[in-house]
Amino acid sequence: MNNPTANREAFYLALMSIPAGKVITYGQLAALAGLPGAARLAGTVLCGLPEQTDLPWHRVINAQGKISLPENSSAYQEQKKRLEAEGVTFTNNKINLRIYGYTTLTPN
DNA sequence: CAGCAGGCGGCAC
DNA sequence: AGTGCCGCCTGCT
Repeated sequence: MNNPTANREAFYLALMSIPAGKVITYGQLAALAGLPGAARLAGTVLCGLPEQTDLPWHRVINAQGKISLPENSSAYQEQKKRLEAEGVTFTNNKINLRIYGYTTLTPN
């Protein structure tokens, strides 16, 4: 299925399935959305999200456990702020995926 | 620790 | 309708 709208919806759904206090990488999110390997797609989709969205886009980080956005960006600070509000701690501006990483595993 | 190449979709020409 | 370029990435060198 190469429907862009459907793909976006898939990302939204995958995003909604992430519990508060947990984070997920772009690659995992893409895999959840049914597009394994399309990590960049996740970034593109999140970039197109409206500011008033209810989706927890801030729970999406890169595989390095860091926010992929530039620190001087308002979105970066917003994301970090929200994550901290959910109980996610930053170690050297990095999130410990070993702890807060959302174990997607097999949705079965 | 930093840099380069690879793979997947979306959007522009 | 087809081709090409770019991106909030990832993994390896």
